[in-house]
Amino acid sequence: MPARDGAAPGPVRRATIKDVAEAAGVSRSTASRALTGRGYVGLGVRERVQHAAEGLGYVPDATARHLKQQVSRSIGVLVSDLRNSFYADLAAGISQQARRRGYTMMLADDNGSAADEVAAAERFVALRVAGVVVTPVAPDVVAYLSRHRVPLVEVDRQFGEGASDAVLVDNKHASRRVTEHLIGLGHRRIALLIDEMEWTTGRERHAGYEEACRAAGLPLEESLVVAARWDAGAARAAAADLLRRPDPPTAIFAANNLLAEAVWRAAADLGVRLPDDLSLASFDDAPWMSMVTPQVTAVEQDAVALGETAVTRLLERIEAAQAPPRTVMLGARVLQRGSTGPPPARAAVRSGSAGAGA
Amino acid sequence: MPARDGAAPGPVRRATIKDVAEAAGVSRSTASRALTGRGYVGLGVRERVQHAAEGLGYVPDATARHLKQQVSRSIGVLVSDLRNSFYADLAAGISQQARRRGYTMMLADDNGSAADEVAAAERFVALRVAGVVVTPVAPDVVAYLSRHRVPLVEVDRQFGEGASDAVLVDNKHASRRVTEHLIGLGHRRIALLIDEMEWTTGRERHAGYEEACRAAGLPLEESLVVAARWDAGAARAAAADLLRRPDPPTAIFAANNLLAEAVWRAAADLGVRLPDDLSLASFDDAPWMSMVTPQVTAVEQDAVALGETAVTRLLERIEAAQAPPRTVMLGARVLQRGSTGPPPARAAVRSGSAGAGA
DNA sequence: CTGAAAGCGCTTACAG
DNA sequence: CTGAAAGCGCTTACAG
Repeated sequence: MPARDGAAPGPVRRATIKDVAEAAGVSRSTASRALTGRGYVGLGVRERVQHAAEGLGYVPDATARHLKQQVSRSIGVLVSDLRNSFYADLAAGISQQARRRGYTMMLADDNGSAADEVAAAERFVALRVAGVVVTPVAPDVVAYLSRHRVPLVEVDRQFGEGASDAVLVDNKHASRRVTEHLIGLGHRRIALLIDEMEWTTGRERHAGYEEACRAAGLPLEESLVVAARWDAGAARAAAADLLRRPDPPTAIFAANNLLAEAVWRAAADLGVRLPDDLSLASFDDAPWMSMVTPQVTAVEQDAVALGETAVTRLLERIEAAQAPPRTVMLGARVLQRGSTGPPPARAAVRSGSAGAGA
Repeated sequence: MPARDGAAPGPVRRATIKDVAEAAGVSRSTASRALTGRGYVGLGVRERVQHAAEGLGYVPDATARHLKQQVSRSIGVLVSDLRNSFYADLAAGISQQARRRGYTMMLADDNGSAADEVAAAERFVALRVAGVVVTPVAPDVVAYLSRHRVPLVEVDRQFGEGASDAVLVDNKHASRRVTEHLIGLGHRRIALLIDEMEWTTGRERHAGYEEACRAAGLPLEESLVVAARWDAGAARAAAADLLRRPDPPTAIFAANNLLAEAVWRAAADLGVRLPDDLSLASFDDAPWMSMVTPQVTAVEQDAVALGETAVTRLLERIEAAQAPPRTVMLGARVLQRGSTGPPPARAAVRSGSAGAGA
């Protein structure tokens, strides 16, 4: 119930506990005790104070309280790109869980820049957040926050291995299962289009892919693994290059939703039909993948759960600062959909297909 | 440059300005002046203090500073659903612009609940944010924040008409243009699938639709305007009902991206082909709309720009608390794509098409 | 059961 | 040019 509807315009100055105390005819100490519920206070008094507070539209200053108590009820969150549905879902999960636990979320979007990331972390330290959840783009942010003794949880990928908490997806296993699915369909030339292979995500996804290939006795052809970094245009060009080769792969495993989009568009540009000419599988499901025809086979990560778990872990860490770091690994389901099917009968034949594309 | 890499583990207690002052051999006042740059300080002294601060990994406590200065450098942001790309893009724009202007963003997701929204606003007031940007779901939050004299900008829709600032899209005009586009293609039975018509968004989009119909001399058939609220399942059912009528519309204008998705899926369920059997246009473009075949004709809102503009407006408001409220109206482009085409030759004929659907 | 006093970390007139 | 003092709004032992 948001205070009373003041008929007259409220005071220009915001009401403080001093105002409440005076209105109720008690000391600030007593007013504080009445309002917070800690410490004794006479029966009538409590009500009198609460009434006065309501009448004044008093909202305690959380910053002043935190300054005195030296504990904060906000957490800092640092993601790479809110416009990507993965990070947006992650932020949604974090926000929900934080609210449930009584915390406020400060959110910064670092555009994938390591410098912006550290700058945002500094701001979080200045604001004395209780802890930080981050999808790091470089080790710097982890080092910085650790040095400042800020409770920290890395999500999705990890740079502080063994030194900080993390909530990750079982990348290697999910990646292996997707590759096995493709092999099971009969593919023997499977390309992996990936952003990079230094981060834990890239490393593990690549490892899962290789494991599956090796287990099936497929040769590991270097040219089938393409690292396209983070530029959408470059990724699309890389996908097109792959498809225009004299010996194109019959399947492409795209290591994230952006790369899958790049392959999808490149295939459309070149008139390559899914799944007849090419099978496509994606790590990370995105809304469009179940809207298109055929739908795209994908690893469903449940980014919302990832975010919720990260907050839970962070609050545990805040409670027990000395406990050894822990990495929580979440499973992921492979959603088999229409974009993956058996390879073309005579794969080698499909060569110079439709238009040359842009 | 994030402090030095301390070889020994840092102190358990965070360094304060007192520590810095002692290390530099000056008073706290002088240390403060040296660090903030306000007020005189001797030449050698400034360097000595800065050096000491760096050595201690000193990060000023922003909450303490704000308590003293009574001004805050954070803004509160309240959106309805981060998982919807519209709100995610909006938040991305707000976050970027806030960072550029030196502000931190506190973000809350209210799940479309008016109660959650007010609760989050209370938290923002407690944290003494400099201002709030909100996509309101009910008038309550606007009333609450106004009563507490918190600078406020409403985005996308507006409840505090004439009383608070707003950044809106020109809903009526864009809606009219989309409808005209459909009429131009030859459609005469155009349905409007909308969430509700009490908010400014719904009201204006509906008005634009009616204006275009009226101008073209089309009868305003009540049964062609369907308000489906916010449940995805219900929206899909409503869309299916529309399509299964004995006298189905030849075009549907969906008033947001979720409703467009509902129509898209319902059409697929029923084997209704776009644009041959049905034309579909959407208010608000979403990533999937340019991935599917045919692509979906949509009003492109540029949610990122909406967010950036809202922050700019909010900071202006903070500067000039007394200035009269202003509403900024942003244009929107109609992206004509493949989902809209001429109506079927003999519309009435297409009746009991494929499967009955769920 | 209540109030005076101290103090969280900072900044800012004001003496000197 | 510098430092002692006051104060932002709150909470919390501690006397009484």
